[in-house]
Amino acid sequence: MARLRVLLPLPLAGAYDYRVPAVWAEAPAAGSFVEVPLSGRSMIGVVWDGEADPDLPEKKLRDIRAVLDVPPMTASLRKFVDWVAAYTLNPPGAVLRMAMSAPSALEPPASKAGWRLSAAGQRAKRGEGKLTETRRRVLDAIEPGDVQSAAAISAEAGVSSGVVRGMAEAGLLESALMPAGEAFPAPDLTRPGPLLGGEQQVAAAALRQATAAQAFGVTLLTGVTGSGKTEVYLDAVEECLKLGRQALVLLPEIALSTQWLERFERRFGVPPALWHSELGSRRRRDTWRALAEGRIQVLVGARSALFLPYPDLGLIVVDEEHETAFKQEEGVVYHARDMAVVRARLSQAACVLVSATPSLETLTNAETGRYAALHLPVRHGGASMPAVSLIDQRATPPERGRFLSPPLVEAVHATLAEGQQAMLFLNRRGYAPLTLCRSCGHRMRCPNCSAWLVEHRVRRCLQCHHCGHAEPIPPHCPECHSESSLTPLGPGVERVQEEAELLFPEARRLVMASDTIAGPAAAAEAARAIAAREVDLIIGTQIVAKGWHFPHLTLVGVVDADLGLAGGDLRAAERTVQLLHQVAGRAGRAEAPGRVLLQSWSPEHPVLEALVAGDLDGFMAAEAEARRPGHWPPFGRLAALIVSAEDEREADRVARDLGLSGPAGEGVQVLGPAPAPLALLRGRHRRRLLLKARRDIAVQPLLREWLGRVQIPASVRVQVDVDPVSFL
DNA sequence: AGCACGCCGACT
DNA sequence: GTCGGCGTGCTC
Repeated sequence: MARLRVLLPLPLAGAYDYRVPAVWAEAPAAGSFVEVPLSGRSMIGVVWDGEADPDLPEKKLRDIRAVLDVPPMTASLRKFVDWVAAYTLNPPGAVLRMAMSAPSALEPPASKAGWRLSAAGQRAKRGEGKLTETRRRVLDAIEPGDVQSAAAISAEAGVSSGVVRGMAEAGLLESALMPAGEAFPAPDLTRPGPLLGGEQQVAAAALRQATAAQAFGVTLLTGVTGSGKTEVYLDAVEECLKLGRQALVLLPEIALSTQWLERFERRFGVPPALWHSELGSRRRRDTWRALAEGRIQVLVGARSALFLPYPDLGLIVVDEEHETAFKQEEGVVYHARDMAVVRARLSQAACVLVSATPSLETLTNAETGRYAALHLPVRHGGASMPAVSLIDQRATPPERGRFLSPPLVEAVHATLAEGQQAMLFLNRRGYAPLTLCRSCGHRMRCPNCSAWLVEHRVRRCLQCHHCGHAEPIPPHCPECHSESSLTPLGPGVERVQEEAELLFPEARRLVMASDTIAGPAAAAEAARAIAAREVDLIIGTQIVAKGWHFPHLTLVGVVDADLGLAGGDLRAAERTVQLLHQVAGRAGRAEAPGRVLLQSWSPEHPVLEALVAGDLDGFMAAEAEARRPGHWPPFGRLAALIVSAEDEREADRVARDLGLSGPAGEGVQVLGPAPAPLALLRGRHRRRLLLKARRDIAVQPLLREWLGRVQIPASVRVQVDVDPVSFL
């Protein structure tokens, strides 16, 4: 009796064994999607690799119910699922769930009613018998075997719907089910690409060659903002499609990428297939299915697109590879940039990591020769990089209760007077990050998290940016009941906008934050309005740093360049350099040169000095030397354990037990437990432990043994984060 | 993830 | 006396 392993999309320890029904001629192949019984219900799983357990008692085994009519999961995707599960210490079924993220796509294609030629209709089409002119036009419009809706037939033949109905009654057309699923138009590979500059040509040729090799390899493509990296890697996409393999481009924030999509469409004549979490269920299903069936050649997506069923993936591009948005922080915790490299290796594909400000991890891999490196040193079309200078707020402080210093105000005035656009950047949403009572010192804080409530004046509420808790702004202090004693402290973009309204009343202002630019439509409209010069002053949070092309923007003012440097985060400096450099890169992307002003209270900070000097390479080299001796990433490995429980004492107890039984030895160290920076999050008390190991030591076996040694009650969750990027 | 079993509060 | 809350455990 044949037994097979079937992996189910559930967080079970491993695959379950099922019996192939005796009447089946052959066992389904590995990768087949199958329907199996599980505790009284039906589930869809995938026939997995490996041998079934011969010792499992026969009476536990149940029969596979059916094999689904879907292309089987490829061996490379199965290996990828297993690899990610092992690396992140998650059950393989939890990872498989990400690869089956369009449940309805696995069901038989939903169909709707349409019409096709009957046998009589086919005879008539060949010219047998007499026909009216309109009926002939209908027969000319459909080929034998085609199934089309009545509306489509009448539109194509240019006849009324009555004609179609009449032909059906006459037996020339018969009803049939129409295959569902929209067509995904194929990119036009004959279009000439844009003219590339000398260095672009060299880089494009190298990427084409790497893609054409049809073998695994990683290339880092760097270049200043505006140097035309996108055009270069789109050449590699074209090469990949010409080979008949699929290409995947990962973007950190697909909802804000309308300008990128327009570029793609200019290049290939059609929009790419899209994949992201906000995709509707219909579109999701059609995309998954079309991809599995090889009807999609190029797809642009967020990190979850790594788990889609590409029949033969030949190229993965990770654009803005330094972005922390590639790190999935919930459920299966993984870094899409790193997993893209793995997926490429398992698919014999080329991988291209792209950034103007690459992460230290990637830079180090390029330096040691693990990755090839290509660099575009100049801005495309002769534009120059903006000049960056500092405003020492100790010397020229803003007025009391204000946040824009006189030199910055002056610069904005001058820019607006010249009819150019300016931008004020502050990486903080809302009006004020803290609300304080002037009489008793009470601070408004979130009831579920250890965080201050942020005032959102537009929405007239106090809001927690970690759990979504919101409450109206109280009329008096909840502690001492003083009337109107609550004072907003510190600036958010809304407050900068208020100040700008006073200072530059004539300027047309646009606030760009994740709550004002919510989706692709809003992003597209903002980009349009800015390009059409309907906006003079942009006030934005970090979303303005993301790949926009604002040709008329010549001044960027960073309201608080020190923000993000405080706190003990390993990557605080690296991230600040990247963010501010990206924001600076929005300025001066066309003829007019740009300039950037950084307001700071500590202008001697190395991060700010590096930005002024334009010496990111030097800064990153220094950062590397700071991390190397302590074996901090990328010169060592980290894994974080986040212990959380509703009951604080339970969280403490488990964290302490973990701390006492942690792995020890040469090159291995356990730090903690310590309260997590957000010690209370969504009503759960959190403690952190950090495992640090030398680079040549794999952390997974250590973690598995460690977690196996400690009794963890069900009320306590231990989240494992291998290669953490955030320390919250 | 579901769905069962199982042990303590407000209803007919 | 039951209906039902969701804690814990199992599913090949």
